[in-house]
Amino acid sequence: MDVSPLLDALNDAQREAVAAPPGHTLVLAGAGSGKTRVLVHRIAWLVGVDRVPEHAILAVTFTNKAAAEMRHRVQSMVSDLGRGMWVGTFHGLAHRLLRRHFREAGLPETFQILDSDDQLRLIKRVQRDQGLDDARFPPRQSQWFINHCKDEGQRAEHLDAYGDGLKQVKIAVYAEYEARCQRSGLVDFAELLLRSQELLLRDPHLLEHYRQRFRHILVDEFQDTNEIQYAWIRLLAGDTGQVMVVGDDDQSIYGWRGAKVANVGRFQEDFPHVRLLRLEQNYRSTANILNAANALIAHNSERLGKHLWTDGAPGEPLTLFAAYNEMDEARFVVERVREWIAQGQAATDAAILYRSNAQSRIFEQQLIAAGVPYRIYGGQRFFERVEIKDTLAYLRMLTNPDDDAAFERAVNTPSRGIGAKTLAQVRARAATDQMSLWRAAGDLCDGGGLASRAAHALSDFLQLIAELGADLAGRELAEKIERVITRVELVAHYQSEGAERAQTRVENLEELVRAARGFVLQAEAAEDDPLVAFLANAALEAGESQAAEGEDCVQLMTLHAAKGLEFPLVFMCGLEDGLFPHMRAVEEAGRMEEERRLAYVGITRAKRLLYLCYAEQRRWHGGNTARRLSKFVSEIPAELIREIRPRIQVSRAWQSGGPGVSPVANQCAIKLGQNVRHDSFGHGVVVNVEGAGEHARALINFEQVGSKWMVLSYGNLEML
DNA sequence: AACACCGCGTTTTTT
DNA sequence: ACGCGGTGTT
Repeated sequence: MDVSPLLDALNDAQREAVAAPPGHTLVLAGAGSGKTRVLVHRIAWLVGVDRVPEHAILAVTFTNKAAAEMRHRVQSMVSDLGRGMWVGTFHGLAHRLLRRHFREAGLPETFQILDSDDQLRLIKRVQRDQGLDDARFPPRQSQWFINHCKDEGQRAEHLDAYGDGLKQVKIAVYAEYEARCQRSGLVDFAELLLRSQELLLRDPHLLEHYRQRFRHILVDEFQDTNEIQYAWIRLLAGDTGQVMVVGDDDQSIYGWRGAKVANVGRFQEDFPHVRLLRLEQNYRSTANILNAANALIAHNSERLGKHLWTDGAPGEPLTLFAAYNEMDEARFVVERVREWIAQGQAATDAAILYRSNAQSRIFEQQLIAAGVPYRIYGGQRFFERVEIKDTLAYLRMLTNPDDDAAFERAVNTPSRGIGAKTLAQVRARAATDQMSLWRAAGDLCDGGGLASRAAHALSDFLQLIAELGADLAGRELAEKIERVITRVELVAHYQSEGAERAQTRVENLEELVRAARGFVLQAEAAEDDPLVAFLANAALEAGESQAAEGEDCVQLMTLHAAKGLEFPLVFMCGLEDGLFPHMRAVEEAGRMEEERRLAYVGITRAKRLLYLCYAEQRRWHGGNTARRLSKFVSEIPAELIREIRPRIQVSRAWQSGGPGVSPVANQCAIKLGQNVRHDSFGHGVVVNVEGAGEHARALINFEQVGSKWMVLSYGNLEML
């Protein structure tokens, strides 16, 4: 059996995983150890060697991107397209179950998915109606509470406040929110999982059906599973399903949103006879980079234990750059990127990583100034843009008029004279009669009780929706969207916001129509209404922000967003105590190890060259604050690091623990990193200081003319 | 309905 | 410092 060509290109550990005998398997796969490869080959093995029918395989990932990649790679390996095989995200698969069995799940056929934005609006609405003060009961906290409860598998009725008044309020909000979702046929992200779990629990026949069907369950990034996802896998597996989970406890960085690394250990207890395999050979990074990562992560105590190794070359040492301030840091990084590109390397092979999104701006500025193409990940997503959501709200109304979230958005966008007062009446009626806003509005129009102007405006809206419904029936998906945009006069509406803004909005609307035209129903969803499927897809797959794909550009993203990716050249920036590890993580117990894992993830992204950067001074929350090098850097053996400070030789402030100001600089009341302006040389940064009193001189790095020594008592420098 | 002002938060983010 | 969201004013 092991002569299968499937195993040829694999190492021993990988082979063992791919050709694992029947039973449960836990694969601890270190960074860059060929994790995805193993999963894909395993599926191919099951189908090709073990003769498992494709429909008996369920493969789960976390992100759409990972699911798409897996689908793609499986298709290229398994002769025929992965037909009947379920490959998707937890949410996508749960959604599929609910669509198939909407009746048993207690949902309307046209139920829609509530994204977090809509969810927050709805919660705000609920809280306001319950007379809660937003300041005392922040809606965001309620949202977090509700999602957290659902992630833990708990319904409002299961919860007990134990006399905690605040919790009592949250539970009440949860209950009312859920009631409204149910009335409107809306399902939020966490609900997808919880509801589909309940569906299976409540319907033994259905559960048995799926247990019989999915004999093989594979889970990627298992360390990121939360309580409900874990329970979901367990439930589906039952006693018959064979589960292979692949994960790396050292790369668990989503504890703050409910992921439980403990699930990795639990898996071994909850499932019988788990075969534990380790993938420890790294094929990605040079030995130096890998050793740095190993040394760093060794500082964590809660580990299952794993030691990555490579038989590759040591490669270059890591480079540590101490910048004066964040501007200097950005300049340095951009300069290195330019050199990289000048050497004929691809820009896309370089990544600038940072802890928080706020850091991206300065890099963006410098990249623009240097004319280097770049792409920032993690901006606003396509389907979350206002114009898209406005348009989709109408389509949602047409699909399911009881969708209150859609009603609230569409009813006065563009403004058509339906003000707060009128809406309050509609909401009140809906509340008393326990009906949707749509039906309450209808009743109000029919039954009078509204001021005539309001009644007109409202009935115009109701009529608009009715007419649109009639007009769109039977048309193609893309045409429906086009007609909504025209009929509702959305373009004119956005025009009032200013020409430039309107221009992008219109372009996005065109993109939306294009997306609809190119929308292909998944085979499994063929029986669904294309519009319903399109709307669900829009929520589940919110889409990347800037789809400028194909262009060769530097990649900018947070460390979190970098997980799963690799780059020949990596810059980890802002390695300063308080920023990374983040202040908030230092305060909360258990978070420090997660921060360290995040650093580990960052380091292991690099294939060949890794730069560690920090600024001794940084503009942060207003003031200019002195920074100290991140303790994570000191956890990397010094012999792996080459430190460069090209323009300054002062005491190493971070080592003595003091602020990033040289003693010399201190005496003359001019700080390194100080921004200055000179009448003829323009703007610059103080880079070094010598002497004292009248003889004190400073090396200034001017933006326009480069570095110059200036005697402070002569040079007419303006401190900025 | 548009604009101004005030207060607050300010890590990470998928689905 | 800054931007956002929510509230109050015209």
